[in-house]
Amino acid sequence: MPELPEVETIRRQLAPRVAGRTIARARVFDPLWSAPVAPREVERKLRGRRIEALRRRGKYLIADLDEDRHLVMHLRMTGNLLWVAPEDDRPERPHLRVRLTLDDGHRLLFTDQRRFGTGVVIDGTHLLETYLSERVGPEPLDPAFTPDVLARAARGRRAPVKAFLLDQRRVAGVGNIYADEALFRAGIHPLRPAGRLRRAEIERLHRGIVEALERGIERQGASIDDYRDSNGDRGSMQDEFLIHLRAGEPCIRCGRPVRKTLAAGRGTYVCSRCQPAPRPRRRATPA
DNA sequence: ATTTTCCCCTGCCGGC
DNA sequence: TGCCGGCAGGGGAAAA
Repeated sequence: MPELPEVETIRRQLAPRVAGRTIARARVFDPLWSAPVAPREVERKLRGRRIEALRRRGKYLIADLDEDRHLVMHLRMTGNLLWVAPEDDRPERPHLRVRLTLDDGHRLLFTDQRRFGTGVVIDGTHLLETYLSERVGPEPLDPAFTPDVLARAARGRRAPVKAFLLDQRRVAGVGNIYADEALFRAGIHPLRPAGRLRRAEIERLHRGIVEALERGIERQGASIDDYRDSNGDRGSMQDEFLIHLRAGEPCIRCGRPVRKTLAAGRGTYVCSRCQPAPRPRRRATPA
């Protein structure tokens, strides 16, 4: 699933290619992608606009257009954003949802098997910032993301730390894969209440988040199933998972078998020795 | 206000 | 072999 490292990989590949290009044609084939806005309206708003920059915020990809217009895209589960050369005359990709044809003949193809991916056109910097600030919190790879920031975000939270990490308003860009990896790196059990982590644990978690994400970017993302970069190539992070998807295998740190459990409603991989389970604290203890 | 549950959607997988 | 229920999961809405 595209999380921060996957989206960042795509952004880095595409940013220099699209900067300064104009959208010559726009086609939205799937109304679900732009819902509730009609595809024709989105096409009209994109056609003729010049792409000034391609940015990322959490898992969102943002194309800044001229006239203070912004195209905000989310790949969700199975979305891909492919870069196709003008001379590439292979048949259209399966599950094609959107096609942007640039003035140099290149095409940007948004494909999405599961159809969860979205795109929204937002006019004006202020509305864009509102849209984003309602959805995403601090950028974990920004220098401003310090252990103190993480500690403040976690303060008072009773939710399991895994649910906390998956909440995009707490920390931006962390999904199921990198949450597992970060928690294992930090030696913290996913069901520990976020607000009850000690300072030392917050610092380990901070480091775990940053290092897991950075490694993911270095490896061009994780391609378990559908994820491909903008060239259609797989990442290699899936070959370096420390804990994710390793159920039954020995923990790389202690040798105990990795267990798969459920946390925050998501499949979660954990080493019961390296990530000690929280002591269940009761509110009312029946005799 | 925060946390939990349900739902969107499609392909895959195990069971019968 | 083939059908089918169950599952996966990001995020948003609704419910608790």
